[in-house]
Amino acid sequence: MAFSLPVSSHKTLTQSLRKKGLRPTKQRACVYGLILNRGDHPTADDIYIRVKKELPGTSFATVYNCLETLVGCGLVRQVHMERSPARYCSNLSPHAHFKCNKTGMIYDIQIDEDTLSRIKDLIPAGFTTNNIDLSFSGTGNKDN
Amino acid sequence: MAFSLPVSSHKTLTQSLRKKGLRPTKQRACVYGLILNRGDHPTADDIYIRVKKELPGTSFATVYNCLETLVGCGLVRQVHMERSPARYCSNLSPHAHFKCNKTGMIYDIQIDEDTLSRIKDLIPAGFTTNNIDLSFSGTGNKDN
DNA sequence: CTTAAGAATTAGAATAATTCCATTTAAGCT
DNA sequence: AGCTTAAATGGAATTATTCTAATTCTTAAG
Repeated sequence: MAFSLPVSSHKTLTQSLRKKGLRPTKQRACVYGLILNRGDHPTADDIYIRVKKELPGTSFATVYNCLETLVGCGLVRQVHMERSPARYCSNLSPHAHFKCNKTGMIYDIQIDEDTLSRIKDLIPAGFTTNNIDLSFSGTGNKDN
Repeated sequence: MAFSLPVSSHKTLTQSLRKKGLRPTKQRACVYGLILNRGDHPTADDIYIRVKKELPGTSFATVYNCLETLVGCGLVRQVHMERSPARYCSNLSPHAHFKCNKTGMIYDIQIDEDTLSRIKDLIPAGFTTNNIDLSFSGTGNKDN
């Protein structure tokens, strides 16, 4: 029942959920697997379409619930590009996003330790952050 | 007819608009003035309420139109914090935003030249950006 | 100063993404 | 297996924003 989700990832999922007293359900596993497998940045809508193929009875609300849960467990990150629908990504290392305005594609951009700590240094004393959001938009070179 | 908008700012507005073949209207001046005057980060909703006091007949659509125009002219910046309503700010220098999750307040954080160029260096060769968005969320020290 | 032409504003309907709600189903003990 | 509670479901509701068609300005020309 792990769908496209490898056993090791399923274990990670279960443990993370249990830590918060939450239950591993097939919908959660499925949603997680569908984000983990692809390197793209699907929207809730994209995920809904994909989930339906594996678990036809799944509702939209469930997809949103699962995503919220996964984000809450830190297994998945929510990516915001201006006011467009939220996207989800399983890359948990510190990274920024670049959105190409021509193709709509979103690329991950790794942030090296050094730059990351500089960015963190911007935060004034006494402020504590649990969330850094860095994104760019413009055009890539692959799409002329 | 400049409302709370100083003459010099009104001139700036008019010139910026003319450059794009757009007309300076009282609604545009009013919206601009209401963002320029305060150091806060009002939403379209906030601005609508304020505009109504000076120009009671103004519609919501107009507020959105004016904001879009001002952003297009580069006189005002749109700030996105996760999925909450867009906010507007007249600080045009490179800066990040910090949102306090307790109070909902948004603070400007200046980005020094050095850090800014490091951030720009993250962008892979061949990609060109016209937009950098950096935001933090967490808690400030003034609200315990 | 008057007028024509196009731009901007208006009110309200429409849309899109997301959240809420009441009911049903399923997980995880005992 | 049965109980308890969390999670899933379908559909309605909400929220921010955009669209539309009609009206009213702004500006440039006469």
